Amino acid sequence: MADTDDTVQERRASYHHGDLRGQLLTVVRELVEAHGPEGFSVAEAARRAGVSTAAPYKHFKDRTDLLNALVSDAMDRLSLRMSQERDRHPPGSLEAVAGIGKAYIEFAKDEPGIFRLMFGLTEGHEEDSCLQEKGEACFQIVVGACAAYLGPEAGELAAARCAYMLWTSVHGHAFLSIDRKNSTELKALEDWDFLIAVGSGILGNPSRG
Amino acid sequence: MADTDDTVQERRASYHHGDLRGQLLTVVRELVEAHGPEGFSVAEAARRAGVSTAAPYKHFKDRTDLLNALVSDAMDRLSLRMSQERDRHPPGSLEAVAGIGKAYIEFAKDEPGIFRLMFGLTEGHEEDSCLQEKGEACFQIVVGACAAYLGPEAGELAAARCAYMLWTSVHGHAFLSIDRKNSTELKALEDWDFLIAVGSGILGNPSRG
DNA sequence: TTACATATGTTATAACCTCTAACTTTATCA
DNA sequence: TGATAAAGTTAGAGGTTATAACATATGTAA
Repeated sequence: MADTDDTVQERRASYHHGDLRGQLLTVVRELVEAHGPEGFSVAEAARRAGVSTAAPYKHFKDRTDLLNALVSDAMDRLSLRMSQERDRHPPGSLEAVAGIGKAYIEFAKDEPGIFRLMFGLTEGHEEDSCLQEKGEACFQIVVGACAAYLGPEAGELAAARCAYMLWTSVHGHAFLSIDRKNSTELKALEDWDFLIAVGSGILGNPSRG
Repeated sequence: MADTDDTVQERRASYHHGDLRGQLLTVVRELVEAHGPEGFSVAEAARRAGVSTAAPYKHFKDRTDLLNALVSDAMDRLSLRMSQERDRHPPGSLEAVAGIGKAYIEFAKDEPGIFRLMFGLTEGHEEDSCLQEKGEACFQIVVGACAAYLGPEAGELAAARCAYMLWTSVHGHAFLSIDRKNSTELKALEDWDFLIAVGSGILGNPSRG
């Protein structure tokens, strides 16, 4: 009965933790979702993991380093979900493109705290080239789907431009959704309708601009 | 020669400051732009304004209250710029709509720190209904321009839906621009081209979805 | 004009945070 | 087995938010 606590605490008969790094990431993820990207402290994460407040610094250079590790992990999960949702539809279909957006939006809604961390704040992200690369990899998934939809005759640039417009659109929608800044009268516009509307709007006019 | 300091410091012959609230907002604005939304402290702002670290709390309930005041001010400036840019084009034109987006994007680029504060973090924004209202007012500018472009026969809902899609698109573009997460190969896609492409894509197909 | 109330400063301090230093325990492996 | 490195610990410096108690200026009312 001493294990119904908030988080893991008891499992520590030995001096060494076993997987403190992993558990810190888990705990921080919970904290970020519970209290937002700001309402989180390394000290509290350590406490929840059942170690001293200095212990995390054996595994992460500093607070930012810890958050970057969290974001890196999240990027992997996001790109996985994007690919999976794409593959649930016929290759080259509009639905495949929209599916990618659906995965993106669902991720944002499932883990708004992390999502904000990934794209909202950028302190320390800039210099971490690993994160830049992972973000780019996500984007390339969209480019690929656009290219497949438009066909080889459309050209690479057109695919990239369409992908960019779709990305910004979906990114904006995701952000505004979790910020609850989307106007009340727009509740009627469901995610999938949004995605199809934007997708056909943009992909239907690939050569404009 | 004692006045070439970072910020204002000397102008204080009297015990009272004169306009500490105003100067704090100015100083914080500088700090947010210089060090990002996180790299800012009430204490440092006070120091730069030449007062004790407790003084700001006579004017702002807490740190969040100060930031909210900053955001509120920024919302006003943003909506002013949006209206102004709209009015540089014929009423009901596609350019008028795109102009609003241009103002939005330029604001984001001019003041990325504040912009992130307005739309990136939301700690404490939720409960401040004043901010919600100002955000809604900005959105209504877009709705109005869309309605003017589409004409009265399109209906209110269509205008709102188009406005929402444009907003998300532009919002996403602005965010990705300042995050430098927009792929290198997309530098060719200039802001105005982006706006016109998205605008014609969406407004050209208002009834879809 | 004086006197009080209020607004706006001040110093001091509690409680918290990040991060480092120096020490201790455990694991690994030659 | 014994040295070395990895992963914990406590202690503490220095920074932060925010409050309490005190000080000074400002304005209004008698």
